[in-house]
Amino acid sequence: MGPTTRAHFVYNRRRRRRRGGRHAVEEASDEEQQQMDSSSSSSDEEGDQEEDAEASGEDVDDEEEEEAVAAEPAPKQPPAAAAAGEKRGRRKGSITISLKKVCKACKRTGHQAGFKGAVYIDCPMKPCFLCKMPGCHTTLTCPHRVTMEHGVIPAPKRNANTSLDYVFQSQVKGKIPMVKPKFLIPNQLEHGNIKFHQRRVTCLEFHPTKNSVLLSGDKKGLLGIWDYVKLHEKITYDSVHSCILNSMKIDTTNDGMIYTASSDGTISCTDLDTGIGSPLLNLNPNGWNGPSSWHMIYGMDLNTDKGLLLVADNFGFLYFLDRRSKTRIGHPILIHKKGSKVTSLHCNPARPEVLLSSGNDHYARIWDTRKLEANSPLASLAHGRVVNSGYFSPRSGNKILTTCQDNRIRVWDYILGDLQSPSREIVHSHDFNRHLTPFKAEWDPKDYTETVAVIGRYISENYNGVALHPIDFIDTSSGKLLAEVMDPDIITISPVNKLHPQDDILATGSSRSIFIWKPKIEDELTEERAKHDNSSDDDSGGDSGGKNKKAKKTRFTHAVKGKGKSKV
DNA sequence: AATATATGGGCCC
DNA sequence: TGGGCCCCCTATAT
Repeated sequence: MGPTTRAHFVYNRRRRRRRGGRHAVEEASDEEQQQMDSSSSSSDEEGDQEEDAEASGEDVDDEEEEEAVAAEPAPKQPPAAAAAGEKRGRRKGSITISLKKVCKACKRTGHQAGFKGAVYIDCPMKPCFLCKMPGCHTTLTCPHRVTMEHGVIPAPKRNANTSLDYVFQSQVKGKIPMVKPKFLIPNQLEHGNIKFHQRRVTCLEFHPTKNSVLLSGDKKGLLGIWDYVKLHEKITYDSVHSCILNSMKIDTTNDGMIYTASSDGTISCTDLDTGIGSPLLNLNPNGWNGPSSWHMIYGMDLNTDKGLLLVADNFGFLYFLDRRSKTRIGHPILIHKKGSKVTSLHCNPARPEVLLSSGNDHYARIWDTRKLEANSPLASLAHGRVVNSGYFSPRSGNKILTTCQDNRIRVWDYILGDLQSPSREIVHSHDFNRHLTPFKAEWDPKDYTETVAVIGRYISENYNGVALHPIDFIDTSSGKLLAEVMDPDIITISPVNKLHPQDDILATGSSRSIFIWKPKIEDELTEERAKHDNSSDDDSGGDSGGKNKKAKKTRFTHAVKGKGKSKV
């Protein structure tokens, strides 16, 4: 066993381009070689040269030696792969070859990206997967991870403190305890693996008046209604939408009706008891005419003052709907770059006429909906990449929290202050991945200090030999991680999370499953509460690494216990 | 147990 | 401004 390993794989087009024709030719049959030769282009050869130039002498020797040995047995071509290759036209040259293992991220030899046990080893040729900064570190050694032994720390506050900031901070910070006590964080799985969705969960909402009812939507457009106290009460409606259910809102004047927005281009108003719905808006009245004209609706919010439903599409336009007359009001207004998706809308809870929109054009924008025109935002908040979501703080509406695909959560502390740059950028792993519902950091609606936010984490952590993707509770005033919530029963990434408006309950959507979390069981809780009461200012200081470690271990022990109970 | 594949956004030409 | 291609810690059906 040397450093070289034999890897069998179907030879695909990308690899051909990357690695050039040389390796393939050695093992290809005559017929295949002809195909290969005719399809290889000058760029292929360039790729080959580049690789040769970069490989160390030793590597090249190894590789050639290995291939010479590997070439002896006749290469077998799986018939299925060959057939698939034929179908794909340009990919017809599907053959199986053997060569040295290659990094799946950069296709170079000498290292390998991927899981080693429960720890993921990054490709050293790529920028850090966490902070995205170029430089000679990977996720494992990223300063945004190592310092506090998790993936979250505050970026330096960029704007200088203005006097306004100072006054504001002293007013807020002086009077109220800053963070949610740990014993109130829902970190124990109450119900797991509720799988009535057939595709990944895309949105969750607690019913505002029926306390234990959770509403859920999925990628196929299925609407789920589940009472997690009366466990058996699960209802699904599959006729409301035909594809991704992106957003839900319960009517404040009639809590039996739900508004839903979908990538099928419609807004539906559905009776929760019967599942009977009526379309409030259909942006694709002429059906499918190709992707360039297909409307999808992602952002939606309700202006409760005016009875207005605000809706935005994937072409950058905002629409107003009158809730009662079910008609459109005025003309659509361009609020983000033409042709780009508006990802979320949020009306300010204190001033409902103030709207926050987030978009694929790398901006979040604040608007006054009373005098709305294109190019007239009150403010444009620049981001590094696509903005997944933007929310005003739940009570005062004075803060803004955005989630951006550049792996940063941004916080603006005061919307009437300087909005040029965020008050804080918090590095946090929540990468975009086409197969996942986009991550959205959301405020805890019960936290009257407007500090705590929840968001799922993309990168995994090694918990006792198991790679798990936690759900993070973040102190947005410092970037500090308040809690990381995980359970060995949840092995998939949890991008969708919703905190209950009144109770200390967290709902999680992870792949097709829904989970309900509660704080620790009663006896532990009282113990912790007593501890908390005795040591008052525990939260102001920074946790040491050792402390964090200990906490992590404790949590995992609980999780293991949970597993034992629920499984087998 | 390997593997095909769905599919959004960035980026490059 | 549009098409083609690439992609990185996925999840699941086969």
